[in-house]
Amino acid sequence: MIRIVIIDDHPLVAGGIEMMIKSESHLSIVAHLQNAKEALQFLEESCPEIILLDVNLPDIDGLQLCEIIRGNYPETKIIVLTSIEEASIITQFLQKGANGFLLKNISKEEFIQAIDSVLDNKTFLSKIANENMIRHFASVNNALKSVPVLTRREKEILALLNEGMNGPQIAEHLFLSTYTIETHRKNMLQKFSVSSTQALLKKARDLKLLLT
Amino acid sequence: MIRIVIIDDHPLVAGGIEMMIKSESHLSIVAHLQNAKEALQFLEESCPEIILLDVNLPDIDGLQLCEIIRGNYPETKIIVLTSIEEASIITQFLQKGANGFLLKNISKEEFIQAIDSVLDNKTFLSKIANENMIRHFASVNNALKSVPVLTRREKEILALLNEGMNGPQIAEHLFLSTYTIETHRKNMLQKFSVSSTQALLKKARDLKLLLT
DNA sequence: ACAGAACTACCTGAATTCAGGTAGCACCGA
DNA sequence: TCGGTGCTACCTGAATTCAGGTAGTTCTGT
Repeated sequence: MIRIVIIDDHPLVAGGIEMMIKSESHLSIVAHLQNAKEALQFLEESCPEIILLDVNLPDIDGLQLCEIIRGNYPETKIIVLTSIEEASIITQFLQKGANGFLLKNISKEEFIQAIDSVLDNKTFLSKIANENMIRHFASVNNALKSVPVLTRREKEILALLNEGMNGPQIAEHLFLSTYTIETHRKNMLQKFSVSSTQALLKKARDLKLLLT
Repeated sequence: MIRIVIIDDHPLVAGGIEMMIKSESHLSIVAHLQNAKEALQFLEESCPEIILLDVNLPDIDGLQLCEIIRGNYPETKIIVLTSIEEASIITQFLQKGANGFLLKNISKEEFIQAIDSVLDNKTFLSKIANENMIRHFASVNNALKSVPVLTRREKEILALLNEGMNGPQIAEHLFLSTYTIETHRKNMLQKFSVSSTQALLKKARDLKLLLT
């Protein structure tokens, strides 16, 4: 019996998965957790074979949770559930130890196949046959080649810029010199190889370094 | 018998809804359409009592489809399905004639209740009891009071700004004077009551006037 | 304990954006 | 046909951002 845990805050999705596997007697959903906290608590008690993990959780983001789970439970297979809009973060999840990547608009057959594959120690990726996905990859993958590593302060300032604040406002907000903000901003412009804050923010969004 | 049509490109969601209503003998899902084109074709043939409409469709956006359906089928009840992240566009959908608004993380009870309500000519909104939703509303609703009306040119320039282009680049791209771009930008800054392009873009995103 | 990274702050000149105008031309509906 | 709206273009001065530096202090990991 393959035990499956769903980590997703949308009961509809969980319902859909139940539908898909109800005719598969060797598969069983043992738990449905709505957020990362519940999920980690549950995993301390019981260790399933497969975890279906949503990218967007209400508390911490799926990427972090993926990393934590991979660290604590190296044997468990993690299949990431996502919408096509977020397909570009595949590589980041794979780096964090995800075993599979399923779009939420999959068929039952593909779903069962995904589970078989990861249990067989293969990495499963949703069919990227459809042109949307390919286009998405083509446009984002180049930019993805090297995701710049940002420091804590840089991330903080990036987020504030994204909130619509300008240099002086951020300086006041963080009790720092405007010069300092400028320095951080400049460093980020370099790291991202762009030449304007707007382009910086766009690229950061494309790379999923920003939520909004 | 209440006929329900689902317009959503995620079979998982459809599966979840099927789960929810399988014990309700008076409800029946007569079709599951994956995009707007299919949906409109189907509706020409058969007219259901209730349409469950996803906000994000692969072809045209849910808001437009909502308007079209409302125009062609004034009697059909439209319930919009959404994630919490997009909850801020409720008012826009209501303006386009939606009858209900359901978050995808609803319970079965709430779901049934929503259907009963809209059939009873009431507008149903998902419980906004949870604090996330309230916070979301508090922050966005003020800004939402008046969604600025943008002209075609303004939208075009807004989109290019969002792509990370700056004034001179846009001017070159559109074969216009930089002065002209500045004028349009300025007008938008006024319409949105902001004082920087970054704030403008943030606000536009908050108001769902931009996709990215 | 020491090196390297991160954080802070400063400077200058050039480019862009912001704020506040004015103004001509085309189009469309009343 | 006349008024309103949208699109275009221009001007000026102030503010902010960009590019390319230097440099001292604090954290952090080995």
